[in-house]
Amino acid sequence: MNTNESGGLRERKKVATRESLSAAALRLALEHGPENVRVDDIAEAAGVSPRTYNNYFSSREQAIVAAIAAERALRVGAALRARPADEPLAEAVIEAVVEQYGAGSEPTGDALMLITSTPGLRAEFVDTVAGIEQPLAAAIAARTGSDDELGIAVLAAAVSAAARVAVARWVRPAQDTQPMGLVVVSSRPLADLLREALAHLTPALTFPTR
Amino acid sequence: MNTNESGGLRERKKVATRESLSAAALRLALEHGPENVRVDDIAEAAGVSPRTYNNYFSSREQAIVAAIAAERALRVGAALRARPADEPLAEAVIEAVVEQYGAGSEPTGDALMLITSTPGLRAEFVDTVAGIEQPLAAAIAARTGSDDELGIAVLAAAVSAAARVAVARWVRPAQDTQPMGLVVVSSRPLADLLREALAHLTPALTFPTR
DNA sequence: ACACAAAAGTGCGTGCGCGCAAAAATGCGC
DNA sequence: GCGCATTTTTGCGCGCACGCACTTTTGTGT
Repeated sequence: MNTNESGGLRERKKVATRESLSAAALRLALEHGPENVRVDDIAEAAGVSPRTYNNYFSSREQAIVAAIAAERALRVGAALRARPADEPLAEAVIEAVVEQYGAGSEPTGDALMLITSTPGLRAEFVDTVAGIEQPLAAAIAARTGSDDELGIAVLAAAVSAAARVAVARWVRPAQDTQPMGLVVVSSRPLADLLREALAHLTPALTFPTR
Repeated sequence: MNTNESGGLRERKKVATRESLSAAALRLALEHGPENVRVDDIAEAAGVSPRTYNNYFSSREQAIVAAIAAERALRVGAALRARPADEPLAEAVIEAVVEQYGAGSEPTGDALMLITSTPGLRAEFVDTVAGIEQPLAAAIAARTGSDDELGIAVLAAAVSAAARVAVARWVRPAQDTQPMGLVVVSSRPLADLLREALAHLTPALTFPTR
C-alpha cells in the first residue's frame, strides 16, 4: 500500500514539521542574528507549539544547523554503497565522505557566514559530522561482509573522527581574525582537508586486523 | 616563588571547589538516586552558590561523572610520555590507554552501578573518553617529532573514537536485561575490549602517511 | 462508517543553564 | 600595609528543556 511505501500522512507531516521548524530557525537567524532567535518565534513561524519544537530539537543551534547540514551525514552511507564494488575500501570511503562534505557540497554564502558566526553554531555544525558513523558502519559491514562488529564500529568511528577533525579545521577561526572580527574558513577547500585527513586512516582500512 | 609553583591560594581553592562539588554530587546521587539530585542541594553541600556550581559544571551528570572519571583522560598523555621511547607508537598508545581505562582502573561497585543506571550518566561517562584526544595529540607530537599537525590530530581523534567505542560497548545495557531491570556491563574486561578496538588502528599508527 | 490503538501535538509546571553586573577574594608591586 | 588589578563568587532575571498528562490526529481492522 502506498502509505507503507512512502510512510503515511503522519510520517509525511512529521518530516514536514521538522523541515518547517529548521527552515524557520534558519530564516530567523539570518534576519535577526542567531543569538536573537527565540523558541517562541521559531515555533510560531512554523505553526506549532514550543513544546512540539522541543520534540524535534534540543537547542536553537541544532534547529539552525539542521537546515544547513540536512541529512548529509545519512547520505554518506548511501554514497559508499554506490561506490564500485571492486574499489578498495579506503578509497571508496574517502570518496563517499568527500562527495557529501566537500567538492561543491560545503556550505557557502549566508549559510557559511552563519555557522561560523558563533562558537555554538560552529560546534553544532562540527558535531553533525558524527552522524556519519552509524550509516557508515552499516555500509562498511554490507560492503566487506565482515561480522566483526567491534572492528567495523571502530573503523567507522575513526573515519567519523577524522572527518570531524577536517571539518573543525575548516571552520575554525583564523588565528588573526579579519577586521571587524570577521571569521573566515580555511583557505583550503574542504575536499582537500578531508582527503588529507582520511588518508591517515588508509592503512587501517586496508589491512584489517585478523 | 611558591605560589607560582603550585598555583596560588586562588588556584588551589578553585581545584578544591571543583572536587567538593563533584564529591557532593556523587554522594547525593548514591544516597538519593541520580535523578533526585538537585543543583541547590549539590551547591549547598559543597558550600557554594548554585551559580558557582554552573561555573564548573553544565549538568548534573557532568558533576557526578567527574567524581568517577577524575582526570583519567588527562593522564593518558602522561602515560604515553612515560612509555619506553623505542616502543612502537601503536603499542605505546594502546598500553597508555589500557593503563588508564582498564586493567584495574575501570569503575567498580557503587560507582559502576551509578554510571550504568541512567542513559544520561552512561552517555556522559562515555563522552569523557573524548578528553584523551588533546593530551594524546600532544604526547604523540612530542614522541614522533612530527610537525604534521593535521595528521597527529587525526590519529589522536581516531584513537579517542576507538576507545569511546570500546567503553560504550562495555557499559551498554545487556540485550536481555537482568530481573528487576538491572543493567550490567559487558562480561569482557574493559582492557580486552580496548586492546581489540585499538588493534584496528595499529596499521594507521604504524605506517604514517608521507 | 465506526471503534480502538498508536502517535503526535500541546499546556503546564518545574528545574536549571547562562549572561550580566556587582561584590568579594586573591595576587602583586611598592 | 596599602592600592590597584585580576579573578572568582554571587544574585538576579531570562529563556528554555523536559516530564507528565491530556487532547487531537492518524492508522487499522472489522
